[in-house]
Amino acid sequence: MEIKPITACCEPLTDTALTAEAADELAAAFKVLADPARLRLFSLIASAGEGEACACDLVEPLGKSQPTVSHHLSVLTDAGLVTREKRGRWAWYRADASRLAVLRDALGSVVPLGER
Amino acid sequence: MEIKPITACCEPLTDTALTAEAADELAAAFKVLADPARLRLFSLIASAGEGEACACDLVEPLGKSQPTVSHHLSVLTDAGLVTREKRGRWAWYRADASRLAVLRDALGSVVPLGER
DNA sequence: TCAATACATCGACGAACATCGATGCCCGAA
DNA sequence: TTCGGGCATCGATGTTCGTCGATGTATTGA
Repeated sequence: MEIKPITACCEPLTDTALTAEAADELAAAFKVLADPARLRLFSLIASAGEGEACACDLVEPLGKSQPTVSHHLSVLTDAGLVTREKRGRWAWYRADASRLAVLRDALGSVVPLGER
Repeated sequence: MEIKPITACCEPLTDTALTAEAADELAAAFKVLADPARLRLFSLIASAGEGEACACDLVEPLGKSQPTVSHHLSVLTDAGLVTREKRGRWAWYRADASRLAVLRDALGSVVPLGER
């Protein structure tokens, strides 16, 4: 699938027109989040106690097969949204909220209350 | 394509685990942004002078065919990210930044500087 | 009434992707 | 060393979706 790590690539959407290259990069980042299974996986990992979650505890709550869960975890890892650490037989995942901040910034600065 | 308007659907990703339904809705919202052509269109409209842009001025800078541009504008409109107003022969589009704010909120609250 | 322009819709094609069974690899226990 | 469990990878399949030529629908000007 060839996935690049999410990195700051552009000004906020509402400020200036995106270049073709910046749009490609930003779209690829949003594509990682554009799947219900990946969103649930990320939220499960991010909200887990101890700050980390075992892959073995993610298959059942997702209701998908083990290969499918593993695939989505790889996508999240390649994007840098989570990090993988193998300990013994198990794989432990941690969320990296700073990657989300990059996307937050791309969505624009704070919107005045009057416009919301 | 059946696209629903973007609406607030869930707590920030990093706070609690998403339900299957909330994940479906949020993923659908991100899917709208997960395309380079739509990102460029939105940024072109949002950063246009007068706060609005004519569809006739969006085809050439995008480098895509007129049907393709029209298709993407429809997706953005269905999602509520832009609004369409037909005046004479022309269609004028305005960006609605408040829909972006919904997604910003879903990406979590402010991240402490130490974690960025 | 006719021609031209702006834009949406239709139909079709190809590429990207989510999904899962089967399989391979690695580690720990016996 | 062997066995079993956890997890990644492979290969195949069905679906979704971006793209564009052709066509339809308004609206304007002559």
